[in-house]
Parts: sequence; C-alpha cells; structure tokens
Amino acid sequence: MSDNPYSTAVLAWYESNARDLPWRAPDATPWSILVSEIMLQQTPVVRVLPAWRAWMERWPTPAHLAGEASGEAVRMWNRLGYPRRALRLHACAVAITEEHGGRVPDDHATLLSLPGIGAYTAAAVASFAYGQRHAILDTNVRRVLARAETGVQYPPKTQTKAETALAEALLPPTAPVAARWGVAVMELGALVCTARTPACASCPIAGQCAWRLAGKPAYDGPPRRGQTYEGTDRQVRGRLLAVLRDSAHPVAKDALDAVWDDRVQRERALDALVSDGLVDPLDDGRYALPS
DNA sequence: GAGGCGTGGTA
DNA sequence: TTACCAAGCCT
Repeated sequence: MSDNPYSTAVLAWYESNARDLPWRAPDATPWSILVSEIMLQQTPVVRVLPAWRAWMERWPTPAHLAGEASGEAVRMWNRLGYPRRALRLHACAVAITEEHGGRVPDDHATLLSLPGIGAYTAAAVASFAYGQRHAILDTNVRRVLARAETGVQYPPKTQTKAETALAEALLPPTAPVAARWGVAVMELGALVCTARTPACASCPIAGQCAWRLAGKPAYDGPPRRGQTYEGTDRQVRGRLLAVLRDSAHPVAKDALDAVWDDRVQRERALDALVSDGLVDPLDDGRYALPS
C-alpha cells in the first residue's frame, strides 16, 4: 500500500481512456516499440502513425534495417523531422544486430549506450517493452507533476534533479504496476493535462491537483521562447536534404544551390549536413544520401 | 548546460 | 499571422 496518492485514479482512467496505438498492441515487439519511441521524440502521434506502419512493414527486425544503407533510413524518414534520428536508428539496428544477437537489449544501461537513446527512451523501452520498473519522465509527465505536485502551470525549461527524484518517489513498488503507471501518466498529460488548455473537468486527479487547488496561477517565470524557423540554418538543411531524399540518384551541386539564395548560409548548412553524416559528397562532385 | 536540430498543426 | 507546441538527444 505504498502506492502514490494518484496511482489508483490514474490507472483506472487509463483503463478506459487509453488510445489504441499499434505500438501498445499485445503483439508489439521490442523493436517496434523502440522505433516508435525514436519517431515520437518531438513529433506528434498523428504524424508518426503512418511512418511507423511503413517502417515496420519494410524493416520488421533490426537485422532488416541493418542490411540496408543508412541513406535508405534517411529517405524513409521522409518529412518526420530531425533526420539525424533516422541515422541513429540505423546505427542502433547495426549495433543490435552485430553486438546483441539481433535482440533489442532489455537492460537500461545497455539501451542508454545505443545511439539516439537517452534517459527517457531507455526507460521507456525497458518499461513498455519489458515491463520493468523505471521512472518515465517526458514532457507530458513533467507537466502533470509540475501541476499536481508542485502547483505550477509549467515545469522548468530544463529538467531538474528534483523532478527526477519526484518521479522516482511516485513510482509504484512492483514492476508491472510501475510500468502501467508510467504509460498512464504520460497519456494523462497527452490527452487531459495538456499544455495550452488542460481539461481539468475530465481529470481523474483534479481533486488532488496542487495547481488547480491554488486557483491555477498563471506561469510567472521568464518567457519560454519558442524556436523560430524561417530563415534559419535548420530550414536550409531541410530544403537541401529534401532534394536528395526526393531524387533516386546522386544530384549535382546546381540542384542544391537552387534551393537557397544566400551562398554563405547554404554552404554552411551543406557542410554541417556532411559533417553530421546525412549527406555524402561524392568524388565526382555530386551529392547523395549516405551509403 | 544552453543551444542546435525539422516539420506541420493549431489557436 | 505569429507563436507555441509535439513520447528528446547530443555537444
């Protein structure tokens, strides 16, 4: 009976309100769950769904992906955004195939050592795929805990030790319940305790929410500046990579030059793409996705 | 540890 | 329209 004060209500809410997502299906493999977690990093579920289905159809196991060029992963990634994730997922598949017998590791530390897998994703895979007991602390959970426990509208900009400690303190004692709790709190943050207009009337823990009980005081910290995009190197990188993605063959420099006027910025972006391993400069002067 | 890294939907 | 937001990771 050392479960946290919210667990019963949140778990019951999840039972009847969880979305029917394919990576939550009983037959979802650890690999399919890992793929979903990488795709979901900073990307909404509705955009991940079709990409995930296509990816799993083409590469149902790590070995399938590891057998292809990394550029094919980048091409398949299409417009999901942050294409370095595709490169890292390919590198993950290679490492899993060559160093882990083709099986997604179930050990948190080993998962953490794989490319593109940080604290959140390692905990998510260990918990969602293998039913282990780990604190799940993503943007949704951080927001729920900020409101319910700390009594503020938004969590701090960067994750703190206090948040980690809180998430661990709230973790139910047994592994199966803890795993259920993690996905349930995330879902609550995604569907009810949302960033802009939380649906407190539908919240199973509204009666225990410190922020609501305090009258929902407005956020009073420094402005949380969103990232601009127009005119940034990120936009240029996106345009350059799109040219390569949409071409079945290597492209001439002219084709890349055409997508951005500012030569200095364009060259800087292209150099960065090459440096990141997303673009391969060929000996004949043309450019291609990596092999 | 602050900043860089894509893309598109919504208010 | 502009600004914010979306299951983070890496340097």
